[in-house]
Amino acid sequence: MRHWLMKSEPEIFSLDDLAARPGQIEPWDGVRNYQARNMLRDEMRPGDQVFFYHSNCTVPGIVGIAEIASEPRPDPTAFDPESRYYDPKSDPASPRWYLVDVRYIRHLRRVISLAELKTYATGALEGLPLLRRGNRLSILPVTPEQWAFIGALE
DNA sequence: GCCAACGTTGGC
DNA sequence: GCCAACGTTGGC
Repeated sequence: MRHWLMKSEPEIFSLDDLAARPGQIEPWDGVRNYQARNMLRDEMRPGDQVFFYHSNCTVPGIVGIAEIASEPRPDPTAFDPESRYYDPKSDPASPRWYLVDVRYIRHLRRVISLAELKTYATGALEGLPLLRRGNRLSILPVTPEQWAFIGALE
């Protein structure tokens, strides 16, 4: 089982939104970055644990736990001209973009902010991709050690 | 709103 | 294949 961090802008789709979905599951569509796509398609498996991260908001940080709830599959929004994620260059016979279902597990008792995580940037969380300069990937790997450390901060 | 970082596009 | 222009992300 692997561990991940997935970003979402709470104004667009928050952890509360996920918790309110039928079955508390949401297809994680719209990933349009090849690095993120590769991790999603090639490495994500059902049962993988996810830190749910709120970005582009007042207090960016980890707000909860989710899990991967499906095998990767082609992202149908890439084929939908009405979708904001439509990609005319994605061929249904050879899909370019993938998604997984994400299932809500729980909120953290408190937000573990980016600012707090940064205080460990040269210590226990050295190398955490979230803390790398200029990182903009919406899906990031977390090692078991990093997962345990961050979990213990709660 | 600003701006750094970085991915993508497209002319050549 | 190079690289300038442009678009997006996301912290601040």
